[in-house]
Amino acid sequence: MSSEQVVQTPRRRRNAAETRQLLLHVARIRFIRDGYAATTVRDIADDAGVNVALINRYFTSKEGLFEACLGMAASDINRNVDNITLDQITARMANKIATGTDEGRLQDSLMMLLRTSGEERVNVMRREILHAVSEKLAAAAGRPADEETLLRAQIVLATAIGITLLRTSLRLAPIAAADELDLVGPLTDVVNALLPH
Amino acid sequence: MSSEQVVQTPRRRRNAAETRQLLLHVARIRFIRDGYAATTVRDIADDAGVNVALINRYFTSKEGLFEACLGMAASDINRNVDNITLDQITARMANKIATGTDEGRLQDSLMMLLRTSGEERVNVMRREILHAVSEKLAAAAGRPADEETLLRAQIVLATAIGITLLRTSLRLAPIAAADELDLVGPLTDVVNALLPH
DNA sequence: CACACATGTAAATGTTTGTTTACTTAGTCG
DNA sequence: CGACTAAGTAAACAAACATTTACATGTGTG
Repeated sequence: MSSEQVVQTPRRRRNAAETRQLLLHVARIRFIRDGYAATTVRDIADDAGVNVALINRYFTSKEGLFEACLGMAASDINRNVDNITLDQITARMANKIATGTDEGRLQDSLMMLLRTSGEERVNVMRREILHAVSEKLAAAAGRPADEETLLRAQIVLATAIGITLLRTSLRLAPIAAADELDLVGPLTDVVNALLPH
Repeated sequence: MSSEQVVQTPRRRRNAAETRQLLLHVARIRFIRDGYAATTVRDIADDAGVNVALINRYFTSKEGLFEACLGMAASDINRNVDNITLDQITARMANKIATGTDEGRLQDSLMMLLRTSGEERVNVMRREILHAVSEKLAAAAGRPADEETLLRAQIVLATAIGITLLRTSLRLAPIAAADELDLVGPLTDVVNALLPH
């Protein structure tokens, strides 16, 4: 507290935590866009502007970095479906699918969940995350959490994933260009049809 | 009885067309399951039990083999949505998603469409195929092919893709274990909600 | 200030990759 | 039969890969 510090990104030239976060950030983008196998550690290091060896220093391996990115996606998704109500599902889906607020975009986290490194541990993680999400969607329906309700909740989830995929990865027109207003109508129809009050 | 009968593979010892088809078959499985980058040409050659060089002989390159697989998927999908009627969509979706008749499984062709080699030409192909499919679904709705109808048809397509993804790639319970009968109800609700008569 | 350690880098490691080359073998036909 | 060609193989190729090693340097602390 003796000397004044810049509060926002003091841009210290050497900062482990900051570099770690930077690697996470750029790796996430690559993994989402290109997948695990098609992304090289040199791609990531170059994007971050740091040396390749730092990936192994901070994340042990490429695989470790990938799992860290998956963890980020998991918390992001959980934050968005936690304590959600049935009425909020449609609006939040349309909003989060359509609008990207730069950081922590829910659609990106959904796409991250579709990526795999091939490691079975990663596949188990992905299944657990998605299962938790579908249970929360089923709970929002306010009905007994039987298999039928869970199945219908997972079809809602499948729709969200499918739309996000057609939009971000395939860029299929016209759904890729649809905005929040265009989506909220059809999505309301789907959710009401699958999880009626 | 010392007569040994090797009825197993009546495959002629040397047959270019047959070997080409075999490579296509095993490559398709690998590309769908592991993706383009994670699949090596040696994996494919070993699965087929032939030499690696034959891939380049028959398909010019790994990329060429991938595009051939994509072409297979395209015809398979087109065959299944051609001249489809609104009433058939739900039944066919439930049937094709749930039951796998070994060869030419529509769900596998859908998953193939989600794979990319990174080549832009491939991405253009994928977009064209999916756009044709959504136009045929919109036509089945029997309504003027306006943007709104096309958008809703693409959401139907997105649902099919999402369900297939959760089932085959992620193996998420319980949707992964749902049979035709379990799916036809919810799917009817979705299609009726999106493309009403 | 000077030392020590955390932070970062350059270069080399041994595999694995897709592709090409040179060669062998099976099938066909005069 | 005997050779000619199509079909298939083994080995070699350079490039790209993830990871490790040895070294350099910035930064906080005594």
